[in-house]
Amino acid sequence: MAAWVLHVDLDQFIAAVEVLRRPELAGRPVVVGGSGDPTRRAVVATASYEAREFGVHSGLPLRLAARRCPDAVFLPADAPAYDAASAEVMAALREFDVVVEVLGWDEAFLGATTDDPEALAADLARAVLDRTRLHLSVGIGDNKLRAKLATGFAKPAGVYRLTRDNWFEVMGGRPTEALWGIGRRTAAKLADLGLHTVRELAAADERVLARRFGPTMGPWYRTLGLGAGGTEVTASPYVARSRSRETTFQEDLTEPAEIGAAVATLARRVARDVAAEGRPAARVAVKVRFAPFFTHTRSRTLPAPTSDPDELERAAGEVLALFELTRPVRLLGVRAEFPAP
DNA sequence: TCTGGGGTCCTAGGACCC
DNA sequence: TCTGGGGTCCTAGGACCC
Ligand SMILES: Nc1ccn([C@H]2C[C@H](O)[C@@H](COP(=O)(O)OP(=O)(O)OP(=O)(O)O)O2)c(=O)n1
Ligand SMILES: [Mg+2]
Ligand SMILES: [Mg+2]
Repeated sequence: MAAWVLHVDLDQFIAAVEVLRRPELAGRPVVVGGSGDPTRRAVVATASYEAREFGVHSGLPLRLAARRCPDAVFLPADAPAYDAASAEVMAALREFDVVVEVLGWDEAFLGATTDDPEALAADLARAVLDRTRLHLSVGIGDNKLRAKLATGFAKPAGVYRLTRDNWFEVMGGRPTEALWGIGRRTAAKLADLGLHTVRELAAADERVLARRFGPTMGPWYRTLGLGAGGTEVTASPYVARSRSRETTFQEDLTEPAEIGAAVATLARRVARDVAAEGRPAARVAVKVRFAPFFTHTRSRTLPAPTSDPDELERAAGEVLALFELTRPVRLLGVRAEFPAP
C-alpha cells in the first residue's frame, strides 16, 4: 500500500451552511459577508456558485456585488454557525483511518495509506455529506502542495489526482499565481524577471531568485514551480500565535475620545480570547487604518506576559498613544501575540 | 459604489551583546 | 582613515491565505 496526501475542501462553505438553514435559497445566488447589508462597508466572504456566475467572489466589496448581481440574497456572516459546521466535518473525517491536519474553517490535509485513494476520497465525501449535508471536493497528491492544488481541479464535488507524473502537463503552462503561496504581488515581480509560467519558474536560476527574494523565499518559489513540497501530515493540535479583533467603522472616527474608547473595547474582547487560550500574551499591537486607506501598526512587548484584561487594555491604550491621530480613522484593531514557543 | 476579519510567516534595520 | 563578526531581540511592514 502507498502513502498519499489528500486535501479536502468544502464547496462554497459558508454559503452552503446558510442554504442548509434556508432551503428556499437553494439554486439562488447567495452572497455572505459583513452584516448582510450591501450598502455598508464590507466585502464578500463567499458567494454561492450561482452568484459567482455574475463575477461575485470573496473579497469583492458588497456594494459592487449588489451591482453585479442585484437579485442575490445577501446574508450576514455568522461565524459561530460556521465553527460548528466545521467541527462536524472534521469529526466525520476523523472517523476514518487517516491522520487529519486541519487547515482552516473548511479544509484539511489527510495522510492516508491506501492503494485506492479515489475510493477513499469518495467514501470521505459520502460520510461528510451524510453527516452534515455539505459537499466537498478532494485533491489527491504525492505531497501537500499537489494535493492542495488538485482540489481546485476537483471542484465542485469531485476528485482529482495531481502527482509528479502529471504536474507539468497540468500546471506547467499556468501563471505562477496559480501556485499556493504566490499571489498577485510576487507573480508581478516574477514577471519582471521574465518568469510567467510555472514551467519557467521551475527552470529559473535559483541564485537570481535568491537575490530578488532572499535566501529563503527565492529558492522556495522554485520548488513551488517544481510542485515539490512536504508530505508530512500531523494531527498535533493547533496552537495560536496571536489573537486579534478589528473593526471598520461605517463612518470614520475623528474624536480622540471615541478612538480611545473603541480601542479599549477591542482590547477587552482580545483579552477574553487570550483568557480562552489559557496562555498569557507577551506583546500587544494596535492597527490604525486612516482615511482614505493607509494602514499602520504599532506594537510593544509587555514587561511581562499577561492575560489580565485591565493590563491588556492599558497596554493597547499606550500603544495607541504612539500614533499621531491626524487623519480620520476608518479601522482600529488590537492584536495580542503569545510568546514564541 | 472603494477596499472585512481572522490569521500565518518572512524581511530588514537598529539595538545590544559577546 | 578605517572602523570584525556574529547572534538575538525588537519593531514595522509586506505578502499571502481562508
Ligand atoms: N477572502 C476570504 C476567503 C474565504 N473566506 C471564508 C468563507 C469561505 O466560505 C471559507 C472557505 O474559503 P474557500 O476559499 O474554501 O472558499 P469556499 O469554500 O467558499 O468556496 P470553494 O468551493 O471555492 O472552496 O472561508 C473568507 O471569509 N474570506
Ligand atoms: Mg472551500
Ligand atoms: Mg478552503
